[in-house]
Formats: sequence, C-alpha cells, structure tokens
Amino acid sequence: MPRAERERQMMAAAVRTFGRRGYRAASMDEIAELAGVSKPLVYLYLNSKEELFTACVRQEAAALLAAVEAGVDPGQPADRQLWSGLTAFFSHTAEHPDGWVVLNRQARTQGEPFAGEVAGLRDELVALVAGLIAAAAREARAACPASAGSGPADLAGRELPGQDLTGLAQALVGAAESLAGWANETPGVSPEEAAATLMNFAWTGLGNLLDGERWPPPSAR
Amino acid sequence: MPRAERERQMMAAAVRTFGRRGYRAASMDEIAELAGVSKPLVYLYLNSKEELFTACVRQEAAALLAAVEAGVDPGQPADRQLWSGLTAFFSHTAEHPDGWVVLNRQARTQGEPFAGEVAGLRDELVALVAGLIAAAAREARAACPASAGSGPADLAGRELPGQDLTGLAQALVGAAESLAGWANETPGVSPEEAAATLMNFAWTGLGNLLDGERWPPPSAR
Amino acid sequence: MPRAERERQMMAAAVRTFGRRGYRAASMDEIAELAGVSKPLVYLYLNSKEELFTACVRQEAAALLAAVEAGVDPGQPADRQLWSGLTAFFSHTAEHPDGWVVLNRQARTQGEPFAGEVAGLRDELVALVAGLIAAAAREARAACPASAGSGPADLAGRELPGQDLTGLAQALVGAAESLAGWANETPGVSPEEAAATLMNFAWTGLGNLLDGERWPPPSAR
Amino acid sequence: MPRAERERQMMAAAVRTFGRRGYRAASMDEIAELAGVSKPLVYLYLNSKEELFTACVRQEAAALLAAVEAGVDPGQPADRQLWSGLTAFFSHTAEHPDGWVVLNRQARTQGEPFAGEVAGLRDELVALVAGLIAAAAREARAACPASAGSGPADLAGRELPGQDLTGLAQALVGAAESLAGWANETPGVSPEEAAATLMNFAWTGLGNLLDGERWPPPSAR
DNA sequence: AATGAATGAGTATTCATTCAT
DNA sequence: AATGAATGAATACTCATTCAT
Repeated sequence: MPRAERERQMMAAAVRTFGRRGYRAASMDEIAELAGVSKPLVYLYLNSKEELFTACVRQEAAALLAAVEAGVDPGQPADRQLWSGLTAFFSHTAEHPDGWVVLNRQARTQGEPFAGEVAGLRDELVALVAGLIAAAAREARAACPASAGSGPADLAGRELPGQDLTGLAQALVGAAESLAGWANETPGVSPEEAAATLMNFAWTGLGNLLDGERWPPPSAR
Repeated sequence: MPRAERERQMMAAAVRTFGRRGYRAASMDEIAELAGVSKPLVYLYLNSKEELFTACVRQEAAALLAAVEAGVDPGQPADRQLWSGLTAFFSHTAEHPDGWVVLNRQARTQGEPFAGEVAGLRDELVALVAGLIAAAAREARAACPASAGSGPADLAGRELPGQDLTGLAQALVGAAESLAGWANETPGVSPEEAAATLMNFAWTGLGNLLDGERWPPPSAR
Repeated sequence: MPRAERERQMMAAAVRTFGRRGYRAASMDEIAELAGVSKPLVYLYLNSKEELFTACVRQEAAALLAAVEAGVDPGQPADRQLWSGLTAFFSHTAEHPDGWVVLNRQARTQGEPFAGEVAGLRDELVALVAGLIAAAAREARAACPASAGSGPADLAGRELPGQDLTGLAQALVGAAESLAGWANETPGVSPEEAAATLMNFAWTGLGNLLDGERWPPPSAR
Repeated sequence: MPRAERERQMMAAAVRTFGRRGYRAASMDEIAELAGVSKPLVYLYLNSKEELFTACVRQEAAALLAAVEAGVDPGQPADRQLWSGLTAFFSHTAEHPDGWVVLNRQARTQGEPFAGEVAGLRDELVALVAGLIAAAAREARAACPASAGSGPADLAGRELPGQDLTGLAQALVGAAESLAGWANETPGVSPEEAAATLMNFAWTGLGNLLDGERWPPPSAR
C-alpha cells in the first residue's frame, strides 16, 4: 500500500481516537490498531505522539478554515458572507465531529506543547470574522453617503476601535462554537437553522428580535 | 493542622495543578507537593484522583454559579439583570483563572468519567440565561400592551419557541465563555467592558450597533 | 476499659480478619476498625502486624492443642483416646472456624517469618498422635502376651520403626485436617461422624498393620 | 526469542516466586527479574498478577493431575491403581516442589479471587480417589459372589453411601497431601515408601471396612 | 514496506508505622 | 488510656518509544 494512503488511514484513526479520548488518554496502541497497522509504522511515518497530534490539529484546522472560506463569497454583502460562512462552519463541524472535538476541546488543554497550534486557527477565524464586521461597517457607511458628511457624531457611530472589533469577533466565534456543540448533539437542528439563530442573535440583536425583527430583514428577502 | 484547613490547601493546589496541566497530565505527586503534604494524605482526605478532580469541578462550578446569581438582582429589568450577571461572570473568571480553566477547558474532554459534572454547570448557566431572555420577552410584551391585541404577527414576534430560546442562550453563554478567555489574557479589558461588549453585541445587535446604537440605550441612561 | 479486655477484642478482630483475608491482605486499618479502636492503640498493645499475627497463631494453636488434650483421657485404651481426641479436634475447628483457617491455611504460606510458629503446633499434634499409635502398639502386644514370646517375626510385626511411626502420624493428621475442612463446609457432618469416618478409615488399617499385615497382601505378591 | 519460550520462562519464574513468597508477597518486579525480562513484558504476555497466578495454578494443577492419571492403569485392580497413582503423586510433588507449594499452600488462602481454581483440582483428585474406592468395593463384591446372596448384612458391609465415600476420599487425599509435605522435607523417604506407608495405613483399613467391619469393633461396644 | 519483541520511566494507589497531644 | 494527623516505602500497572529483522 502506498505511503500516502497509509498515512491517511493513520491520521483518520488518530483523529478519531484523539477525539474520543483526548490527547493524554489516547494511546498509540489504540491508534495503530484502529489504523490496522503496527505501532512502529506509525512512528516511522509520523515520528511521535506529539507530532501526530499536531498533524491532526493542523489538518482539521486547515479543513475547517478552508470550508469556511469556501462558504464566504466576497462578491456578497457582509451579512450574507457571514451567514454563508457560519452555515459552512456548522455544516463542516457536523460532518466532522471527531475533528471538531479535537479542535474545540482536546487541543485546548493548556500546558501541552501544541497549545499554540490551535490558538492559531482560532485567531484566524476571529480575524476573518473581524474582517467581515469591519466590511459591514464600511458597507453601512457606503449605504448612507449622505450621513457620511453629516457630522462626526454619525461617523463615530460607524467606527469601531480595534479592541471592540476583536471583542465582538471573539464573542461571535465563541457563540458559533457553542452553537456548533449544541447543534451537533441536538437532533433536528440543521446548519442553516443554527446559522440563522446566530444571525438573529448577533446581527439583529435580542432587543430587536423581541420586537419581531428577524434576519434576514424583510427588505433583503 | 486541622483537617478542614488541610483540605482547603489541597483543593487549592489541585485546582491550580489541574488548571495548568489538565486532568491526565496532572500528577498526584505534583499536587501533593504544591499543597505541601505527602501523597498519602491527599488520598486519605480525597480518596482518588478522579474524586479529587470532581470535587474541584464541583467547588469551582458552585462558586461561579453563586457569583453569577449573586450578581443578578431580580428586582431589576431583564437587561439590567443580564448585564450585572455578565459582569459578575467576567469578574469571577478573572479572579479565579485556574478554576475557570478547569471548568471551561480541562473538565470538558469527553470520555472522562466526570464529563457530566461540568455539563451540569453549563446547563444551569444556559437555563439561567434562557430565563432572563424569556423574562425580557415578557417585559417587552408588558411594555406594549396595546400591541398585544393588535394581531398575531406582533404576538408571534414576541414569542420565542423553546428551541430558539435554548439556541439563543447557548449562543450567549458561548460568547461569554469566549470573551472571558479573551478578556483574561488581554490586558486592559475590565469585566464591565467585557459585559458591555457582549450586551452591545447581543442585546442591541450588530446591525444597530453599526447604526450607532449602544447599550444601555440613551433612554435608560 | 481495662487493658486485658481491649487486648482480647483486638485479638478477636485480628483472628477474624486474618482468617478472612490472609496475613498479607489483612490491613491494620481493618483490624483496628473491627476492634473498635484506633490504630495507634493496636500498635501500643501489640507492637506490629507480625507480632499480632504471631500472637493470633499462638493463641489459636494453644487453644486447639488444649482442646485436643482435654479430649484425650489417658485412662482409656489408645483407640478410645484417639477417637475422643479427634472428636475434640473436629468440634474445636467447627466452633472456631476463623482460628482454624488461620492455623491451617493463612499461617502456612512459607517465606513469612512466622512459618515456624505453626509448624510447631503441627509437630506437637503429630507427636501426640504418634504417641497414641505407639501406645496402641504396646497395648496390642500386652493383649497377646502369648505371642510375645512366639518369635521374632511376630514381634517385628508389632514394632514400628520411628520413621514409619512418624509417617503414619503425618498421614493421620493430614487426613484429620482435610476432614475438618470438608466437615466444616458440608452441612450435616457432625464432629462425631467425622471422627468415626477417620477411625473407620485409619484404625482398622492400623490394627491390621500392628498385627503384621502389610500391603500388598501376601496373596498378591 | 520467540514468545512461547519467553512465556515458559516467565511461568517458571512465577511458579518459583509464588511458591517461595505467596501470592500477595510475591512482587511482579521479582518475577520479572527472575525471568530475566522487564516487567512490561510480563504484563504484555500475561496481563496481570492475578491472571499470572491463575495460569500458574492451572498449569501446575493440570500437570499434577496428568501425572497421577498417567500413573493409574485402569487394567489393574483398584488397589494397584491406587498405589501407582499415589506413587505418581509423590513423585510429581517431589520433582516439582515449587508447583506443589503453590497448589497446596499459596493458592488456598481464601478470599483471593482464584480460590475456586485450586478447589477444582482438589475436587478432581477427591473424585478420582472416590472412584477407586468404589471400584475396590465392586471388586470385593465380585470376588465373593457366594456372599452376595448370603444375606443383607454382608451386602450392607460392601455398600458405601455417597457421603461416607466422599469422607473417606477426603481423608485419603488429605493424608496424601500431608505425607507429600513430610516426604519432601524428610530426606530418605522415596515416593514408593510414602505410597506404601499410605497404603499400609489406608488400604488394610479400607479392606476391612468393605468387609463390614466398623470402629469401634463389636467387642468394644 | 513492515513488524514482533522489548523496555525505561512514570503513575495511581496502598499500607505499616509513628508522632504530638 | 487513647487518638487525629501524617508519611516513607513499596506495588501493580501503563505507555511512548526503539531495535533487529
């Protein structure tokens, strides 16, 4: 069997095992057995438990990021982009539960040497979301050119300082992570519904929500 | 030294060690040394690593929940309650970083026998938040009695089915968890600011936010 | 509570625990708890686990030996003495099952430092039985004074060299030990019946033996 | 080195160590060192201390039983079979002293989880002996066909109720166990002599028993 | 390309025993 | 006369990792 395929098998077994047991509790024996190969072969190909786990994290992070980025169509308005990105996010995590658990839970116990690896992914997601929020701000400004010149007060309303922007993005990403976990274990919640819930929550605001507003707003439907 | 005090020492050492290393990677040797006692004493008082960890989780969960509940004044309107609850949450997690890490990260690796323990805490938080959102909905209806009879569309706008309610609460709790982590490692973000960011995000809605709205709304100031 | 009574309590708890668990598996904690005292008190009175066990063995051995000796009436013929001694043996072991288990099983794992202690008891039992067999031989000779002078062949038949004597006694003691275990766990076997079974088995054999019969019988040679 | 051979080495070391120290006092470290391997290898091949001990007991029990059964020639009369079986028993125990100690002493501390294992062996030996005694009874009846019709008293004399039979077999097995211990530590007692001692002791007694004699003899009643 | 055989280093847990009071 | 508090030393068991083939 060619090396590349064997490696895929091993990675799949590793993701599954790490997802189910956690980094420390997973044993190389179990991974090798699940992959259907001998332990020395795992070491020959992937060097060590730590490297193997790091490779799993990197692979799953790249796949998730790619899925989200593929879901975002830069030609669309920012809220649409966010909505489709979230849908892609919820779809991907639902379809790769082990990988998602590895990323979201198992890789985040601090003190382990791969802590930075997954923090990197999260930072990329936060940056992506922050970018979308910033884009939305620009669009809002562009949509009301009149107000652009109406005064500094208005403008201030549309400017978000960097720290606020990051905080908002952190909140949105956290909300998405939480909803992903909840949606994956609650039957009958589709990725689209989860995305809509989050858009309602974040975009529209709870206050407006209670006034009957929903996302997408009627004008955009 | 009296037993109760020794136990407190041990629990503190355990929370610190579990927070820094994770459940599996923490060793009873390290905990005992940090507590300044011999290992057998830890076993004499707390029976086993698993029981010790469960005790830590329970203690930290109870403390966090108590802090949040103490921060919520039922005499206030729902948005005020939510804001003060969030402030208490961010304060508590900032003051007990090890306990927060134990709860939020280390206790959530699935497959371990205490998985349910921390899930319980999270469910309580979600329920608490869901209760506040439902209360807000009631208040909104009460505030516009006229609209109550004005038609089904309006009413529908103020009714939240249970699943939506839970989803929103999950999103809010996830956002808070995420912000707590970010605020704790970003210098200069106070609990109040974190709470305001989240209220802006959730209560007002990003859309309104970009239109210059802020929480608390001018009328409430 | 006076020291002597406390010591009796402890010894009783120890015999019970050692009997149920064995020397190594019994813990001083369990013994102290069963005796209703604190562990340091056990050490204060009985010094160490090994000394405690040795004391148990000595106590039970002395009690068993005393019971057997009390059952043997030197004024009776040897077979009667043997029968009543066996009855006393089976009665005592039935009434003190824990003590018997300690003597017969738990104290006989070699390598432990008290190995000699229980070997001593057994040697005394074997010597007692050997004495009875020798007495029986003397009685047999005395009962047939005529044959005493009839020739060396006859005499040889009634003389048992020391090694044979010891071997026979060992066999009889082993048979008794085995029957004691069997009788204690087989309902409906009384000490008298056990003694009768053994006498049936052994005595008629011994009798013939003393009359010069040997196996294989002459006809089969 | 091939696995099977290593396993044999380990079993031998284990039998020796368990025989010398007892189950609880034997340490896996000592066994591994005596076998000349590292401890993990012992665990890899034999799983746990308990399984290792059970395997030792099973192996030694099977070997002893096989030796005894090989010594019994069903074509021979019952007394010959018993004698040769006993000779095989004493030979085997003399040649495998560690195994015999494991079976006869170390495996019989009650409360340990393998208690049943060795009880099984003993029950098989008792059943085998009981079978031989029953066979002897049949042979005795067959040898005196005339007496078969001569009256109920005679017949009764040759019938042994099941419980008596078991009791006799227990006594004989116990006597053999005791003699084995004695013979093994008394220089100059050959297996044949031990077997002869026991046959002298037991067989002539059994013979009379089968002829209807009982203790106490009628004259003494 | 692949593996059977093997281990050094560590981990949770237990227990006989002592000290200060 | 009695105990609550405490520990040094040991033990069963596991695991990531390597070597010889």
